[in-house]
Amino acid sequence: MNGKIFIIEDEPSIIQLVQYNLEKEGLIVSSATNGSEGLKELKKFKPNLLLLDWMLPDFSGIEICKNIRKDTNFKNLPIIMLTAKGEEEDKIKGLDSGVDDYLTKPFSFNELFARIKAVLRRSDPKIVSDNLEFEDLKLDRNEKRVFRNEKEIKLGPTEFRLLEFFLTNPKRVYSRDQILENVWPNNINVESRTIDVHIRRLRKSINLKDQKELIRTVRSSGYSLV
Amino acid sequence: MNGKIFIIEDEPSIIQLVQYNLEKEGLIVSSATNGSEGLKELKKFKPNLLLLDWMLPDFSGIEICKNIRKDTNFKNLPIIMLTAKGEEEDKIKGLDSGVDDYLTKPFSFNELFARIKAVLRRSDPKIVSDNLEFEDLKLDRNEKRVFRNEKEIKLGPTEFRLLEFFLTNPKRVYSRDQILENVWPNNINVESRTIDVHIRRLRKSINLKDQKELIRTVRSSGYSLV
DNA sequence: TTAGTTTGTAACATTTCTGTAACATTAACT
DNA sequence: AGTTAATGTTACAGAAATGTTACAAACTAA
Repeated sequence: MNGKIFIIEDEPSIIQLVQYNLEKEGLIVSSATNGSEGLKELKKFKPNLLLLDWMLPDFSGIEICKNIRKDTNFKNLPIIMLTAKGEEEDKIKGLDSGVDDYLTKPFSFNELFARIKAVLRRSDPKIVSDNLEFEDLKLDRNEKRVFRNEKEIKLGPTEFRLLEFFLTNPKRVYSRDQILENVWPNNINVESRTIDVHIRRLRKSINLKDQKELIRTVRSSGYSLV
Repeated sequence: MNGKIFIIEDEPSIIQLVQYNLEKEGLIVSSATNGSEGLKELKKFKPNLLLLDWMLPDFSGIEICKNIRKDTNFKNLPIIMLTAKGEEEDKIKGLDSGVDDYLTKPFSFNELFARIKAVLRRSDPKIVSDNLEFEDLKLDRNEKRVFRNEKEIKLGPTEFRLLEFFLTNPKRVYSRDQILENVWPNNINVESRTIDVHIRRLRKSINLKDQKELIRTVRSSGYSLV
């Protein structure tokens, strides 16, 4: 996931938490602890999304919102509002203040991140890549497509899931049992050798001529990517 | 090993013991002595794994479990249940309460730690750093690879397990019997001299030209690293 | 329905690994 | 030095794991 997030929030501990986790997800993050500074920085930073505290020392969230929406460059900037519990929740909810979503504190990062993804998916789907990549392999979960070196590769459903599984942890070696558990629907029983055949099919498909072998066999252990 | 563990348990002595030892292993630990406080703290702390006592002053383990599984952010939080012996063991075992593993008191720390690692290995392999190192030797358990001086070395399955075993306690001398017990699958019978041959093979592989011999023969006792 | 995919398995081919025996060398002790 | 026990080394046959292919049954889309 890529993109830029700006945070206006007066509690440094929240900024820290959120920033740390968002950056771990690959996002670029900048922040301000009050409204006026925030507005200035924001326009320089040009984020793809804004996290905005409802109660700031100088302005209220609504005022900031209005200000932002006036600027044609930011008319469509997605905003997620952060509110403390009891802070006139219903009122905020009811208001059509031009906010895309809101979240009451305390919240977990995962909760927040899910909202961010949801909002971005609507406004700017390219940023939320549900895609897995590894070397010159690309797998698009939304469209169920796979590319090697920009060239599309056609896979059967099982080969797709198999590759998807390997891509969640490239390089890691998985035993046949682990592969079975994770790639096949639950409670289904297939021979363990069946996996070998699917590996073979997957190999055949993704190893276009003269390209590096991508699936490693680890004798007596299983398979892994590269 | 890194990661965060949360403990909900009403006996402070157990918390103390477990916390002390887990922190020695590099984990971050937090705890609570009752269910309601525990649930609150847990959601702030966001652990990678929960140790949960079966009998708490306010709620039962199952109730806590259910509560946790309802929260989408913690739906997949691995849980290890702690039960006193006789506490309806069978019932607990039989229950599909969404617990990943359970352990009856009294337990040794090593027992607990082994379970924790096993559970985490499934849910979040990156946390359980599985790499062994000694001098210029590196062994990556996840990827099943061995390096000497950054250069990859190819080993057969038995040589890999053999080296893995030596690396868990470098410098220590192991008798052939001990090696047999730990490196070969149970209930298998091989000549003790077979080990010598595998040692030879391992030596041949890891001693690239002009490098220091890494496996020491201790006449009439066994072998060790360096 | 039909034609075309996909899937699991069995059968056979190939590769790699393993245990053992046989012989060579080394270390320890007299 | 000579003797003995322990370990090093090598080669090889059988075992085990994996690769490959073909095919029938199950499934899909038109």
